[in-house]
Amino acid sequence: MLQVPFIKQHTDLVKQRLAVKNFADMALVDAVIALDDQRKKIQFEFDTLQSQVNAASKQIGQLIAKGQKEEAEATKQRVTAHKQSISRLTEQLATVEKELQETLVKLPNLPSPAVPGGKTPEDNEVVREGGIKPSLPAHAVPHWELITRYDLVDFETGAKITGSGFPLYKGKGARLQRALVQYFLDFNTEAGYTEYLPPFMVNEASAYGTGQLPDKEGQMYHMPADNFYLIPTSEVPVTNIYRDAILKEADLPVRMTAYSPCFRREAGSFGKDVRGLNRVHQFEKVELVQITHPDNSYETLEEMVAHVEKLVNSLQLPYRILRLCGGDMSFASALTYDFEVFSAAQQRWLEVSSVSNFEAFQANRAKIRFKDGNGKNQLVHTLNGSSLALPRIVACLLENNQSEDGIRMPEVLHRYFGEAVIR
RNA sequence: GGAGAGAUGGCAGAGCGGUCGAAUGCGGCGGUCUUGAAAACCGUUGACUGUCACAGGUCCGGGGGUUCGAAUCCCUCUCUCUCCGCCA
Repeated sequence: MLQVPFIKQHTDLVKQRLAVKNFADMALVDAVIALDDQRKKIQFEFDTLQSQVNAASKQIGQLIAKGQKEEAEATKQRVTAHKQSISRLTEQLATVEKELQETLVKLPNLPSPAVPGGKTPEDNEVVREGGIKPSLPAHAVPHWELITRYDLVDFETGAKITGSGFPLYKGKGARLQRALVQYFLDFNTEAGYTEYLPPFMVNEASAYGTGQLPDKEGQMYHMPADNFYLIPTSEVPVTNIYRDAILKEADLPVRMTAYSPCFRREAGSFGKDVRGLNRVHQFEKVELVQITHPDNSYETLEEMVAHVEKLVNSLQLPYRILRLCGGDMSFASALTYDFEVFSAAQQRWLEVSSVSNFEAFQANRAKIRFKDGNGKNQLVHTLNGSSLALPRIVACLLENNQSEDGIRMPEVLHRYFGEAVIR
């Protein structure tokens, strides 16, 4: 959520930056300013009246204490007359505040100056590539065939138990999930991140805090009996650890990592995009979240990118890092780097991580602050990134490492997976 | 699931419907003392909104109500604790 004072002071800049995100509805920016002015006006009227009522009420108390009953009664009458105006103003205020809030949450975060212009994924900037694309054996096949050959995932039974897009991992397929999660968590904690295992369902306030609500309601699974949402990423519960909190400056940065299954409804896709493990409704992911001082969030972003890059490298997968263009960025992000690994058998890049700086956008909504040197409360900056999402990593590991005598596993996984080759 | 108790500032913990944004203790910050530190003593210490700055307004788990006036009374929801039941 953008900050109203900033919008008021830098209206042109805000519009100019929003244009980079291809945001069309600039009237909303002006609407925010108008609504806030209106809010202030009503608030002032309300405050003035209320202050009169407060003073009169205090007086009544004193009059009664002195036994001046009649004067007290007279004052009561006077105050009662104000009550109607006050309740009218209260109503107006609530309406305007609600409208302001609803308008404000429709404005996406401003992209940082580093964000390239553009509308589609083709306009994303390749920052760098790494790893070596393998030369596959002649009869190489995509992962969905390897999965069947080695009996790693049973999609049909998953569909029978729940529905399509809910994979049932089996045998070495299941073991590989556990090995990757374990490896990623170890890799992150060794780098100084604190491990969390959060609840997999969140309440409405948490979903709102990280911006899943109100606009992305349809993308989450909802449990109406308790009004809980299945988390689409552990970013949601983990960032909410500090919702409504005021940190000490010395506590920053806060570095957290968490494993969780992720649940996404993602309706409306089809074809090869959703074949096999390319897109599923439930998947495993290890996430990184950092809460930083506003002065160093961009250094932190680079550090997180470097960290994830090291992880991808250790898996010996060919990858590239993209700086997302304005049109492809998420609503809340100020700058995002995507990691894609190359799926050799499908001959396409698959997104496995997205590392973003949200600056104060998320912190403003979730009210995450710290007390600075002058004793003033300031919003923190929040960042997050996947490290990593499992299904597509698995797809690439299987496809890129296939050979006549099985699928070779990268060395870092041997001790977690228990063996070097899937046969 | 049943019965009872409770939710107050960073923490602990008072609080008769008016003088309570809230006693007190701890912690934090500043100072005196000290070569330095500790102890002791003195002072200071919630958030939001608003203003150039004052003033003013709101907040005692959330929401609603009674009243001229609510931390205090009523309703409701959530959470915590104790006991019982069930259970991995």
